[in-house]
Amino acid sequence: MEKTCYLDNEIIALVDCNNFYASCERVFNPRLQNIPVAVLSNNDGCIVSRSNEIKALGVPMGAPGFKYEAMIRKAGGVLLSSNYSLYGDMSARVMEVLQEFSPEFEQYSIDEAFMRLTGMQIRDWEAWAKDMRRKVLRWTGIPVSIGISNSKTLAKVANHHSKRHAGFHNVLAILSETRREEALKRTKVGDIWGIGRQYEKFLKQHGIENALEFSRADLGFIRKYMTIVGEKTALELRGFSVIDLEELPPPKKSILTSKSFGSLISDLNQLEEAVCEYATRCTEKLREQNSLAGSLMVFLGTNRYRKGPQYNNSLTATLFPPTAYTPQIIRQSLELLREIWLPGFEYKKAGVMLSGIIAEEDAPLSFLEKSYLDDERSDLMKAIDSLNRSMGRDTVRYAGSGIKRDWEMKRELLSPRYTTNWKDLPKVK
DNA sequence: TCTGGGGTCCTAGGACCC
DNA sequence: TCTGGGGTCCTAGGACCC
Repeated sequence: MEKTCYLDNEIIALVDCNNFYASCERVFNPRLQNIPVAVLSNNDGCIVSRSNEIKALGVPMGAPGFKYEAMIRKAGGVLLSSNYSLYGDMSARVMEVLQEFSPEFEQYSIDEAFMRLTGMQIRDWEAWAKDMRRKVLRWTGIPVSIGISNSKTLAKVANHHSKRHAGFHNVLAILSETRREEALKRTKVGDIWGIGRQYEKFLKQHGIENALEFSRADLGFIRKYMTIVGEKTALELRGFSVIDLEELPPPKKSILTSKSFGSLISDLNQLEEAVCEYATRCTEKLREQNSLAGSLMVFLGTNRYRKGPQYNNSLTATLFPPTAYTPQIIRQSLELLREIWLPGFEYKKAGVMLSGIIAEEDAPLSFLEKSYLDDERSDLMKAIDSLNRSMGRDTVRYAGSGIKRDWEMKRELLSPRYTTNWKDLPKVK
């Protein structure tokens, strides 16, 4: 008889979609079943999602696509450009199904969710999770893995092991002391959620190789070298739930839009188009969360992977009073760009970041300058947002973002937008 | 030729004030 | 002119996540 884990009474699940982007592509194109499928990042750059067949070929996560393209095609596999509108839509469907199983729910990323199960009257958690897995698969076509334990970090550990041993069938509960120790012993310290490359190296130098050793290490030592964040991780591995579920996503404190260009750009006019576009997107995201920005940063850089002269620079401006008015943010972004732009360099990337973000209702009262919220500017923005929402993005757009758009990213291997564009709906014959 | 984008949190150190 | 402690606010940088 196994002793129950008595340290804490929380029960938390982590559900994670297997090879999410590759799985989404397969839902709509059955020919992709059982062959190697890799999905590329923006500009068809890195491999960001790999089917199991791709993993079996030894292709690492984040590898540049061009290095493995020939090998993947030779093995009968395919590479695809990323299709974020499709993945966003599939994600929403998966999350909807999951929420029927527990109202205490946190969507953690596009393909992961934590669920608080504490207090539910379930005798066999693994049977319960297998049922949930079957339903998600049947209703969305997406396979998931489920880890259940007493803290978020332990649920991550359970999830990690659930997909690494065929016998678990993508479901594992760690709810007893013996299982916890066994699982932690088999978890490399670098595979713990919250421990990245730097801390992995540091811990190994101190003789800590696996998660069990880390969980038993002196908390004062951990705190001294890994801050309170590391200490929380250790406590979570001991079975205490100290990282809460965040059911309502907090408003973002900074909003960034940046992209590499499809080709190298030297011309200031083209850079202005791109920056205008990024400023527009940033400000849209800002209004979506009903916030105003108090500062603005623009940055610009050359291709760090190429030989030759490199130049990177950024510049910040204050927005006072804080605003969410796109024309103003575009104008100031362009001013910053013109200040940092130097002729003679071939640029690969630019970006716009909004920070100093506050909620609309916290806007400072200003007697000198009329607030954006109090005049027709905010009405104009609302009207444009509403048109773009109902008629499609870019129904109304700003002339500054250009018509030719040579800077746009490359997506040469794009699948059709099955769920988001009427023209691309699959036809039933 | 071709190497992603978008976030969070914590800490140290400087500026400034009393 | 010199000395010191303590508090707050801001920013840059480093770590992490997917």
